[in-house]
Amino acid sequence: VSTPVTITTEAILDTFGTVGLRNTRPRRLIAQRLAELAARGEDFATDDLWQSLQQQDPQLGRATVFRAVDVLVEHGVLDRVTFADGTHRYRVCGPGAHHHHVICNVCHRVVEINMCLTPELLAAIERSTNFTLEGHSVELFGRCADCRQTALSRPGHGGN
Amino acid sequence: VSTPVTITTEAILDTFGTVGLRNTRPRRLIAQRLAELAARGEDFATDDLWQSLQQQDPQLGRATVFRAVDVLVEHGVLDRVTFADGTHRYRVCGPGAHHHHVICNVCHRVVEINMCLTPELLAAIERSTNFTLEGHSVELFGRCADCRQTALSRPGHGGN
DNA sequence: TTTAGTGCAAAGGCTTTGCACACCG
DNA sequence: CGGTGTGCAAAGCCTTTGCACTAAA
Repeated sequence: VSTPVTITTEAILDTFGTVGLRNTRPRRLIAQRLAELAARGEDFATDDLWQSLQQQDPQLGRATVFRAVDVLVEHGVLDRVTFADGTHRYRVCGPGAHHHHVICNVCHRVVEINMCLTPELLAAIERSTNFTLEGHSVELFGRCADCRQTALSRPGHGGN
Repeated sequence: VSTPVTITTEAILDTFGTVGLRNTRPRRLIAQRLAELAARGEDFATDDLWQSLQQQDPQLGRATVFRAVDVLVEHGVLDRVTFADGTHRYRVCGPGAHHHHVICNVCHRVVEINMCLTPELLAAIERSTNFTLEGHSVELFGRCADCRQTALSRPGHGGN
């Protein structure tokens, strides 16, 4: 459950092609299903994805799905979203743009945001740590409007 | 390998006490080892911690170590650090203060930084997403001074 | 004495691997 | 055809669970 993303089956297949991977039946099935999940804004665990695809083609191998997901994460089609409890799921991510996630601790809804660390802050961090920064991830945890009522809690890693 | 943190064995044991947990031999062993790791700035995988402690006391159960680590993470003595490849390790974290991590993609060195998202930014995110934020994690990936030379690369989740 | 804590070994979830066969280009 | 891609089933890794026993308070 999260923000919908528009992407076509073909765009995903193209990604495979661009990387030099063949256009095969399993990859077509996967691309198609991912496009659907993207439209509905749903995230998924790789194994779940496999299980659901298997109903469509009982032959489909689990490893094939894991391998495809890896490729797509590697090439920015999918995001790995890590929840406050340390578990992770994947979601089709918005077009190219760099973004981060706001995650509901109760219902696990994921919302993409474009806000980001400022270049100045990053530069300051590079200076003070003597690192060359290559990337970063920011996950914000909280409660979505729908889950605001709910009582239990257990925030993520940070305080603030 | 990371920034050293000063904490005593006793302080860790106190944490157990404060939470209403007993002062037992296994917990003493664990606390002592963690204080050492903290001083040396080393992070660890729970299972590794168990293996090393087991040499000291072959009786020590794996589950005991996992349970202790959970408690300490829960109470802010340990941080779970997630690397760019999705794996995670733990480290003793600095005193109380909210902080984030800069992680070397090559050698996995971890440096704590105090810089953080600004309250204004957080407020803006709450407004735009209609979430109530409860916490967040920020991991910055890059290359430390020592690893700057090295050629290979594969940044984390974000671009920027 | 009472109940939390522990060790053990088994089970669990998720993911990867190895290999013979299938099939894309 | 040639080599990538695949299905399958087994193994791996890390972690949790269940339970009888041990030891704190």
